[in-house]
Amino acid sequence: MSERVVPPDARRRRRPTKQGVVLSEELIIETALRLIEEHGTDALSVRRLGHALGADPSSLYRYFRHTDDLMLAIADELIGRTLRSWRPTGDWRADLWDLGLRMHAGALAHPRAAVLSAYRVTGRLHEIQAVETILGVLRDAGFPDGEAVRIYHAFVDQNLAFGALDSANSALPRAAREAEADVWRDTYARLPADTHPHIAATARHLAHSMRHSSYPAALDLLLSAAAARLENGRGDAGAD
Amino acid sequence: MSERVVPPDARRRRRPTKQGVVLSEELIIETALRLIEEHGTDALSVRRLGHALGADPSSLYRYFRHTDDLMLAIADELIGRTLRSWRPTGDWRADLWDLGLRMHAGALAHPRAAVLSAYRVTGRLHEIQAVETILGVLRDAGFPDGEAVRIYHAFVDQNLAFGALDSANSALPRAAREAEADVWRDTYARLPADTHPHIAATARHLAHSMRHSSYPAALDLLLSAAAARLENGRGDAGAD
DNA sequence: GTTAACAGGTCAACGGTGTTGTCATAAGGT
DNA sequence: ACCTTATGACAACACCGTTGACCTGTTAAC
Repeated sequence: MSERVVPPDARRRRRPTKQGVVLSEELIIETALRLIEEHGTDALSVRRLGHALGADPSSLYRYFRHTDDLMLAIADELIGRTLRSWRPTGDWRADLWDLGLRMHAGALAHPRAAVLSAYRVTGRLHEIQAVETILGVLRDAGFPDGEAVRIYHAFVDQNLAFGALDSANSALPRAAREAEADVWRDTYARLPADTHPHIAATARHLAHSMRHSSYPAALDLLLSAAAARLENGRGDAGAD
Repeated sequence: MSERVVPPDARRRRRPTKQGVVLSEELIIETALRLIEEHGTDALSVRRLGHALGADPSSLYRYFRHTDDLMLAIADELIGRTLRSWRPTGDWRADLWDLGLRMHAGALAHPRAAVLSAYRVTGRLHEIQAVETILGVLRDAGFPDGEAVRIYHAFVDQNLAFGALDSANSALPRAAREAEADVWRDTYARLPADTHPHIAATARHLAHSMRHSSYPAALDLLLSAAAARLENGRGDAGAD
């Protein structure tokens, strides 16, 4: 057997499938993203993807070694899209707020890719662009190098971590997710005040707040703390 | 068919399996945790768990409706273990700092389980205890209800999210993790200053910072922003 | 043009997964 | 000692990712 996966630029023969589709890395990624968007996370399997493409599932292994590789390719594409949709204004805090929310939304739109890629450093094109861009925003804002890196690190990891968390949650089967909402309304909201005073006192707030992601709140806290440090000129406290 | 799952206290007949094991919810959870820790996340399947228990896989459905239910039970057990090791002092910021680090460490100590359970609401005993405790710390500190809930939510989710993120990373095969460190030293540190000025300027900081978790930094930022709001009396700004 | 090589699509199979309907049996209340 | 029924066992279903072998249309070279 010759090498199964051939790098994109080495591909010469564009042979159509039985159903007349000419495969390509791009087409596969596009179709995968469409599948996820239209029919949910669970709709993405090699077999379904093959079917949606009009090709035998095993054909995909001519383009990607494993499903993992496909996921990383999708993730990189997502980073690129998010970055392209973002227009910095020069106000560092507003720009990072906007970028954070955009990246988070992008992750939520493609949960499986988000979960898989959150804890990996790919070193691919779009990822490098993102690092350079975010570091630029922070350094231009006046953060000294060590502090800029520290805040960059916290910002990115917080974003990835929440992206994966909320994605994993949203990827739950519909029934399971509704059951979770019920837990807050039924179990927690009914705890008696004498045994659980704090929950009882805030039950209404809890039932409401827990329905949404806390990422915006967490991001706001992070940026506001960073702003405070910048104002206090405490930025260069450490050499990290 | 009678109801498949019977609540624990309604169980009367302790019938041993063919291999002589007497099943119970506790034994199943214990065995599942052991399986995850010893052989990795992928080792946990209904079939493997059944085998490890010395029982037919389908027997487990007498104790848990789905694998989901099993995951929730595992998650709750982990929460309980962490909470029991924590002693509050009355200083809300120090207490939450300590609790955050403990929970994060607990997640890292059981990486595979942490990844599985991070995004679930269990509604079980230990989780309820944790909610009540953390809300109590915040309300006693003087945060009004809406703000207490908002900060509770951000605190907990950030903790779970980073726990899962760092766990997933630490659970990578050794070779893969070293390869990631190399990306920062080789790929990023070698980008030319004219195309990637910000990365080039901070390469040394990056290579150092990216080797560690940014959770302590993120937690510190969160708590410091919360403290600022408490001081400014801005706590009741929103009704949530 | 003809031809020969081989990239790339297809097929069938392997071993895994969660889950369920049905059956058998031993435990425990009476 | 009996009868009910809880609960474990079995077999089957429909999926999953992945791979080795096969076949054929495309393409480059002549």
